[in-house]
Amino acid sequence: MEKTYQPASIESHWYDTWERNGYFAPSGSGTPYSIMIPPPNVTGSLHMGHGFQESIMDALVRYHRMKGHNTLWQVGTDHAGIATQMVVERQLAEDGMSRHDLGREAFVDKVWEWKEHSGGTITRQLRRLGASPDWSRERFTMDDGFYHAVQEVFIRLYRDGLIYRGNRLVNWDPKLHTAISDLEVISEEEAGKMWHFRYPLSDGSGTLTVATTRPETMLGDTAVAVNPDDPRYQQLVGKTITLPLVGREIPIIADDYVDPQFGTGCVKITPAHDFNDYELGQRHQLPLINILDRDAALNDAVPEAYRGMDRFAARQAVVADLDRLGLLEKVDEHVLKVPRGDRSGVVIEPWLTNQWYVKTGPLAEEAIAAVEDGRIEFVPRQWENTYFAWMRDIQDWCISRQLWWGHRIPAWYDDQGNIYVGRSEEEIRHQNQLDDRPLCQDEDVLDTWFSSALWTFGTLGWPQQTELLKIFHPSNVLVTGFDIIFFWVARMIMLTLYFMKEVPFHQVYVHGLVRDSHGQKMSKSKGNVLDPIDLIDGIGLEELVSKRTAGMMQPQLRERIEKMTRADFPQGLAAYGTDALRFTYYSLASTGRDINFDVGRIEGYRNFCNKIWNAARYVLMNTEGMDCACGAGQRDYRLGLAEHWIVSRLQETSASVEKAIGQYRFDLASQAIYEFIWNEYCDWYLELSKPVLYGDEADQERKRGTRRTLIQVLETTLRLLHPFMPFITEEIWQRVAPLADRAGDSIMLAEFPQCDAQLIDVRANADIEWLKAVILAVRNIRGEMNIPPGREIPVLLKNGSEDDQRRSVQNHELLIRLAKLASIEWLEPRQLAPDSATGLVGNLEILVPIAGLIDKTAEIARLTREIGKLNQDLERKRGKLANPAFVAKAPPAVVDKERKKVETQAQAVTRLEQQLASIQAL
RNA sequence: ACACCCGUAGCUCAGCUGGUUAGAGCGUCGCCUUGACAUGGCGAAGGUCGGUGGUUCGAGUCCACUCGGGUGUACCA
Repeated sequence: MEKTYQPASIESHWYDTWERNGYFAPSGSGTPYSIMIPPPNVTGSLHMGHGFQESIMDALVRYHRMKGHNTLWQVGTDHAGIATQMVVERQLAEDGMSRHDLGREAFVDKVWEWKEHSGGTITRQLRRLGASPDWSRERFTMDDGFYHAVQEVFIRLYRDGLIYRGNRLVNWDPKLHTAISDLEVISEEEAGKMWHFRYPLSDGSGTLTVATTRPETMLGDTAVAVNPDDPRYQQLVGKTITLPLVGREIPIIADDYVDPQFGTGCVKITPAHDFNDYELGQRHQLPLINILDRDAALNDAVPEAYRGMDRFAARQAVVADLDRLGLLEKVDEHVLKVPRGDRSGVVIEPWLTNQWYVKTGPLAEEAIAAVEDGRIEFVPRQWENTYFAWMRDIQDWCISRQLWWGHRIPAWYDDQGNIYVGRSEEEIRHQNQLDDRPLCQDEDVLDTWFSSALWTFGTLGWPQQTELLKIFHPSNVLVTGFDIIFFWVARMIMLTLYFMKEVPFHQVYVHGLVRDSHGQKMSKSKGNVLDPIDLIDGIGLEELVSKRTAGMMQPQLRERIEKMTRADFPQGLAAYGTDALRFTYYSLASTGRDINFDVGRIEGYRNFCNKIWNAARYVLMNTEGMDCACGAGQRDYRLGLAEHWIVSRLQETSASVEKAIGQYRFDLASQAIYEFIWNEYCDWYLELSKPVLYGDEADQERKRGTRRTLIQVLETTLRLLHPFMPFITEEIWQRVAPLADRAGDSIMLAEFPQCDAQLIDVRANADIEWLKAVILAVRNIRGEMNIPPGREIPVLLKNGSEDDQRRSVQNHELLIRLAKLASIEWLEPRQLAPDSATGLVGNLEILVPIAGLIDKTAEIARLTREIGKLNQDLERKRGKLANPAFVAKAPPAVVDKERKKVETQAQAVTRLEQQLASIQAL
């Protein structure tokens, strides 16, 4: 084996082996366990969030596979309507073409072509992460099977009255020329203005002042509204004003919607271009005047002067013209929420169109019940509140999109405006006994989330009642981020309940969002993104800088990003390897909502890999080609205390890991393994094995017992670690398993370690804790007194209990070797000790005679500090015990424990004070 | 405005149903190339757990209020 761990040289090799051998597919036996991957966007590439999420799923899947479950991890990608269409349109634009030049069919062919060539980036990257989904069953939300499922769902919902077509205001994206759902609109505060206009009353008796943030919409005003109880305006209700610039006479109406306190208490009403005004307009039967075209330029419904103007140009013009007429009262600075499309970034317009909607009310009811009664459980629980809040106030879902890439809506129209929904034109003609009147299919496609909502059952072959569907649906858990609870989770629950009559998954594990080490969201514009692949393979500073600043238009932004990157990563990124990256993810997967990714952590876990690697080297050096007494029926070996202890701790560790995984606490699971491997197996057990293996004291039986334990504990630990670090565990396991007499082609297929409670040895644990404490006490003195680690020193023991005596005898050799002692000698209780530095383990005094070794001042300082600490704590405890209420009300066991502690600590203080006095007397 | 989350060592975070002297990693300071590992070993320093009040024998942990940071939802033209 290499002296240091080299991730790059093992990872691809093992991945290929696993995939080639079909290890990722369900075994076909055992309790079913399934996870459906949240399908990543086909245009996407792996970001830190994906890395985190996929690592979690992979750990779960590998764990269950090793537990012998019939495990399916369903993989696939999402066709991502708008995103994909934009990518291909951008490519066309480079050749000076638009999709319209190509036409619908040719364009869609082009998208498919693009998907075949470039759509595989993210799945390749998933492999780099060591993800083990069943690639043979990979799906795409636009593949044939999915096409049928989506069609079927649409048709059935339509027939059941849960899908309808309606002419309403939608969120219109004037750049992408499509409607989008309210979830795809991001409203953020922006600086704007509030214009105050005077509207003249038609009877010439004066003016009303209205305020608006969007002056251009006044061209579409059809009323002015006031509050019915507002005394200022009561007498005006029923009168009309003459709309300036337009000349239209519009009514003054009264409606509770108007807040008399806000602004002037008069509101201009533009029902065709504002959601609130629309509703008010419905109540008062106001006409809708649509003044915008699909580009959000003004149409022919406005006076000629404004026709064809862009909405923002029109805004300027309207303001200027009103000003000229003396109707502009004032302009205030005003901060307002501006709605923008999450894809295009342009301001969204409420616009009147025909769209398809899902009637969500009845579906939501069921979906709420499923979570209320526990058929679906959110982890952590509090996300259920978010889910309920949205579900209980759900709006109908606009599912049509004016795109070319996506599932075309299976609806046809005849020339009389009749709508027919069905699988094909042929079917529709047949079913409706239509003559050969012309039919044309709806031009629109469905919201991508509509097809994603069918993911858990669509991927398993629905609408066919497949065997897989029976076995693997519902899936066990959905692993996802809270940002798509509404977009996806909720909709998936609604549609799956409706069509499958069962939940899509039993649990939803909601993980946090990966941010940078300062808690900032990673984004390209901030230039703080980390590419998981770069953390695996490493990247030079220059390349990192150019990657982060690529395509940056603003030079000042570019400069800032470059500066920040050079400061944060002066050496670029080292090649940490997949296992280290994954382990970092797990260590950060606590219950919080934000996961701040600090490169310092991954470096620590790369070192951890190296530690494992070198521990394995040590074990192999001492076991390969030797008798490890591992064969079946082998009895020719003997175990010592250290062996019982490490095996015992391994059982306890397995139990905590298992418990943590069950609670999705990957941070706790990873920490338990980390501590076991580093702080117990490496720091102590390997050291404890050396005196046995290298010394002359132990006989061959003991040596065999030690080798057996070294190799078996390592082998078991590798299996425990495998779901988290698939590569390094496989690489080492291949060499270790045969020595431990464990057969199998891959650690992936080996059994996950189970805690054997019978092997938990409380006495061995206590004995080793004692041994560690004594060694630590000596090391502490050595460290503080600057005694060179190599120098062997004599130790005197005094005032020990029977246990102390037994332990010191039984572990004599280990104490000598690990604490580097020259000798151990017991003093009689009354025997006068030579001047020494002192350590305490319980009541046992550990004395290192000074004899030229000890720095008097240092020892005084050390003792004083120690006494101070003990006294402070003693005081607290005595105070507690002096409180009659504590003694009376606290459980007796607690009181008793406290008493005992006070007793031993008081003695300890006395001892140390005596020591201090004698040192000071020197 | 409402809801939720977070606030623990210089930094990034644990601390499960309240009960040892509040832990880890990174960083810092000593010492050490001891035959698995300097991507290492040994030792040490570092925290009035955001604040106030309450419940309790006992609060980092439960409750109320408050300050600071964040997210989501609803928004008034």
